[in-house]
Amino acid sequence: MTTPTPSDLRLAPETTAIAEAGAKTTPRGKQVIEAVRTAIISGRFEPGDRLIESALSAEFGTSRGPVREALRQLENEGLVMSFPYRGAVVLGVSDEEVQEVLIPIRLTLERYSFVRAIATMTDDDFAELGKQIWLMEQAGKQNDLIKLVEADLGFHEIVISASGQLHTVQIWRTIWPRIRAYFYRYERARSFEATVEEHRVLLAALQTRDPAIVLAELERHIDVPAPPAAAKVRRA
Amino acid sequence: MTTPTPSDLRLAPETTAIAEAGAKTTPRGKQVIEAVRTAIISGRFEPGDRLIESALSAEFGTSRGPVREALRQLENEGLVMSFPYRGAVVLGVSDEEVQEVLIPIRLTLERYSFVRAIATMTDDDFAELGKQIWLMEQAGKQNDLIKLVEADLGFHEIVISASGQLHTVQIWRTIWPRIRAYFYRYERARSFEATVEEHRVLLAALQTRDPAIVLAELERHIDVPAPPAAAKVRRA
DNA sequence: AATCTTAAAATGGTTGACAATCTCGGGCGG
DNA sequence: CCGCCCGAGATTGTCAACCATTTTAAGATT
Repeated sequence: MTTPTPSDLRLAPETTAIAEAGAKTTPRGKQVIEAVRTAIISGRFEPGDRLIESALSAEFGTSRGPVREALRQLENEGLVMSFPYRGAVVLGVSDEEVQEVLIPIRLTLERYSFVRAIATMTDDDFAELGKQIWLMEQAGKQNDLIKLVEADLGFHEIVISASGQLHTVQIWRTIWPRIRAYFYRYERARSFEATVEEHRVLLAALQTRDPAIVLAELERHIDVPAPPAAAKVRRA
Repeated sequence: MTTPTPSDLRLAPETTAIAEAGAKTTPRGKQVIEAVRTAIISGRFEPGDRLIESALSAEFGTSRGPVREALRQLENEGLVMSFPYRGAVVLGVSDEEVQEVLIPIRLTLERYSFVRAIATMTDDDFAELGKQIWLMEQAGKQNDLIKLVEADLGFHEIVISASGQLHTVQIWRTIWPRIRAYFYRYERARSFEATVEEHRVLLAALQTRDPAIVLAELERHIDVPAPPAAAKVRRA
């Protein structure tokens, strides 16, 4: 009876707003997750740092409850690891694991959902993609890497969400934070304009609604050349 | 300073014990997760069922805290989906999504970790794999599908854990419950002995420590023919 | 019959208190 | 001097009772 209605498939849009602002209507817990996540990804918390519940709850002005939930969530996003009665520590991601595991998984997810999305995307959805591209352009003008990555991932999340594939979206949500952290590290090396242009092409491909074209552009987009061979592990 | 020591990489073995017994030493929360998870996978809770915190906490004799954590965890395993102030409902997985998304991801994970594991696995690890095979044989004799699947996934988790690749293990842990549910549905159709034999071959391949051989056997093992074409969506 | 109101049901979050467990450093014996 | 044991302190895990917020469904009204 109480089945999730189709409209629920278009999951909550909370993921879009990445800024620290946080709508006052969203549960506090979510805000804590966001805050800690950005703190980790932005490097304020470094791999190896311990995350103490009481310290975090004091910092964010909540009780330990929401903090515990946030830590568990971040554990599922691979940003921290926790041990019973020993607490949580911040994790790093090795370039190798991102390239060999996370990116291939991302490709699997997107291949599947882009094709599915073709059938269901409305002009409104396309407009939403256009908005992300515009945001990328703005980011380019301001040389703001954070905003660029944000809009980049936003673009992809829109399509993945539009596919209406529950588990695909769910898995995407557990891996994008790590990809985001990786982008912050290396997207720097690429030209902003190149990133924007690739998404323009991607959007155009989607509008053709031709699976072959979409897949071709998608693979070209994601299979970017390996980052500057340097940088080794950077494990916690 | 407080870096996770290498020994921690061999993550907690809790995942192995799937029975309802539950060591008295593990935090209650974990037991709740296990209990609800098995309830869902075994079909006691069906897709669309609502999971009420108070009901669950009453059933398991805990407070709402651990139950909330369990629900969040299960949400990250794609078994449940929850909406703010509206609660959690049990999800189903479509065969299509398992075959097109989850299994390919699994393949990515295992390809990567099996190769890495080759270098680090000890004779002791191999023995542990042998144990799982023995358990599969037992399951075969008793015609116990549950035990078979349990040992099957146990086998793979051992190798993935042995690879010491943090994120690979983490992602594996978020997808195996869904794969497990899928196996319950279709492994039925396969011969128990075939499953056991495949793992014997896999173990032998690992013992050669030759990446090419291991990869070949792995792909053969995982890329099983699509299940009986029947059975459509089965979404919640 | 459709809409508005209202009360019940659940979740989200708080507080304060304990129990269980780990960590670390000091003292003890070898 | 070194290693081991032990207890104190720190931190996590859990509980219980409570209130705010929101959804949901049943009535009541028009």
